[in-house]
Amino acid sequence: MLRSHTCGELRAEHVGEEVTLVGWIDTIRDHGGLRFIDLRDRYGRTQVTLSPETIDGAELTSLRSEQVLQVTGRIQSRPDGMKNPRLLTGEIEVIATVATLVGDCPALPFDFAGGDLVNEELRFQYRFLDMRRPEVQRRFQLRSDLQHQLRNHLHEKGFIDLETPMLTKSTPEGARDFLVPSRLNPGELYALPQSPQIFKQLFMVAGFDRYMQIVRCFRDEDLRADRQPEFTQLDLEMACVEEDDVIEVLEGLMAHVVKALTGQEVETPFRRISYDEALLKYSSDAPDLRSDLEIFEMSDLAEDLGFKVFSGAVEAGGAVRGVRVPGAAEWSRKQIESLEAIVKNQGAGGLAWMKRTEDGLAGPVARFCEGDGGTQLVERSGLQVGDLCYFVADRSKRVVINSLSFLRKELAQKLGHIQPGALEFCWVTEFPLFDEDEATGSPVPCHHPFTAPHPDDLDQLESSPLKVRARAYDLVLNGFEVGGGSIRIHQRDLQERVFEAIGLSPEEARSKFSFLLEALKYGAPPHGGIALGIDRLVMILAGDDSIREVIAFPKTQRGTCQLTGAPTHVSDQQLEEVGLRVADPPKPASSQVSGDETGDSTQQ
RNA sequence: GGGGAAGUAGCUCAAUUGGUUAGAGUCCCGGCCUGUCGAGCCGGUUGUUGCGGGUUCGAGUCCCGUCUUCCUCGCCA
Repeated sequence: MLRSHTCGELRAEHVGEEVTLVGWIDTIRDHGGLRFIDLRDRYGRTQVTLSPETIDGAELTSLRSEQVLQVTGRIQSRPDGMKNPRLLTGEIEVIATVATLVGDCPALPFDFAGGDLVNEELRFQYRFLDMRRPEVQRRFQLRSDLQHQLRNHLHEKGFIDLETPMLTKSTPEGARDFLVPSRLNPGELYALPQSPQIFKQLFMVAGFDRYMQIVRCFRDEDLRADRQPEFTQLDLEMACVEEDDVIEVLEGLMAHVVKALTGQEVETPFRRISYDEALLKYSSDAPDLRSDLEIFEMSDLAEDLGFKVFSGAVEAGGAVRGVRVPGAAEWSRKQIESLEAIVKNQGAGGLAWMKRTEDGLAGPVARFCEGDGGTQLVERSGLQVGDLCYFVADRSKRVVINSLSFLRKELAQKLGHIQPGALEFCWVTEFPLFDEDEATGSPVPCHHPFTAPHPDDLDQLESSPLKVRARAYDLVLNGFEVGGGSIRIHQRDLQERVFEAIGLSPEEARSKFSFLLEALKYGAPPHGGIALGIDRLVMILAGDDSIREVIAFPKTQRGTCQLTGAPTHVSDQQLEEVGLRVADPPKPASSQVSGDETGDSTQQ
């Protein structure tokens, strides 16, 4: 070993020992003759003292941050008053007798001490440097600990860890697939899995009645702060279960990992909220229960109020909804109206409001509240003296919901409802089995086509499919969907009915999912499961706003990797080997010319 | 595909209604300094203001285009 100890383990009890450390130079405090170096590694920081009395510093003239230094010396108790209580190793220092620069480093491309404030583009370009920072190391330690705890707990509960293919079959439903050409089968392509969904169902048929896997999934869709094209799921599936069984396992799992990682007790069972209630009260299918702000419906009052903006929206098939903000009547007009930008950003025309003071109602909406509608509005909103109400009206219900969702988030923040470290879990249940495809009007699976319909709604599967509820459940934490699952269909005939409802002919269904349909014939037990988004979970537990922070080498919003430059063009030979031709070959650099078929004059 | 924000020194930022030589902190380089821990003090270097065009006597600032990054709608079974 090139070191005897790490930079985080030396204490007063080691005084007198000779040790050798290897670490990065964190900071240097140069007093001319005497130099102090904080040597840093994954485990901590230790002060190394270079004194002319103990070491010949002639060869150590150009010490700089982030060089790798190997130091041998004796541990000494720091003189009184020189101890650093903020450092675990602050009682001692290493009096260096030998110091070797084992890894040089040029001036850094970004400010190491700048924290996460440094340009993300630059940090991810130099991610290997960025990840050296203690706050980044903590995130990945947390990530590792989480995965360890998840596996351990599930292992104890009898789950078996099984793997599924990465090169698999494209299924046109759901997200866009990432495709991989097959050299041995020219013109044919694999797809990377969007999830191991069907495979884990086959495990159930195979009798592995409790399966789990921490697995990478791929979806070729646009990116967001909480969405990357490749992401990690904790996937699990159980046979012979109903909703409550899966939910109970997950609640135990969450309580266990949160306790193990943060020491916090999580109260179980989690609240269950129906999809409809979530969308109305919290304006989101992933309610953030850290705030108790609630949205209320008032479309029915619009006509009575006589406010054209409201009634017009409702008549056009939209909605008017409001939210009461306790104690906000004292906000300045400017402050109140500053939030309008948030809803406008979601497509709303504006943000109406009304406040109630000792003198009565005031604000733009107040003058429409003199009649019966106004009385009802005040009653329904619960508007008290000192409160404010915001209203959003739009001809599109979706715009209203999206606007209020963002508004609620901002208000919760502004009112101080969002406490650091708070973890509020809930289940969202009773999802519809299908959504309506906006283009065609036909039903598309809300979750995926293997989700079991609610038994009470089975008779409506053909007659009014959009009314059928699913046996699906989402796990929500602090306003993020961190997991989603369902009880699956385990009878072949029901599976075929669902395929038919989404417009898949028996032939199509067979060509796409023959292996599943086949398996369901051969003794499939009832089963269900869930998948958790590991990246999102870690992000929330780490207190971050983006999953990029907890992914070692994330992609930019355009799906590129700042570090490697992926994706790239490949050689014609590589393409030929896999039997592919690029339809629109790369244009020569710095050429504005559109595809010029003569190809001769593209130089100019 | 749509909406929004940002891009000025290696880094983080500033620069009045368009105005003269684009500044500060930090990093870096040099000097001083034996008890610091964000060490201190003194001095110094650093710019195609993302790129291309335009308006103007004059553009970091205004206009058009474009690139990059971020947020977001759609999309994400």
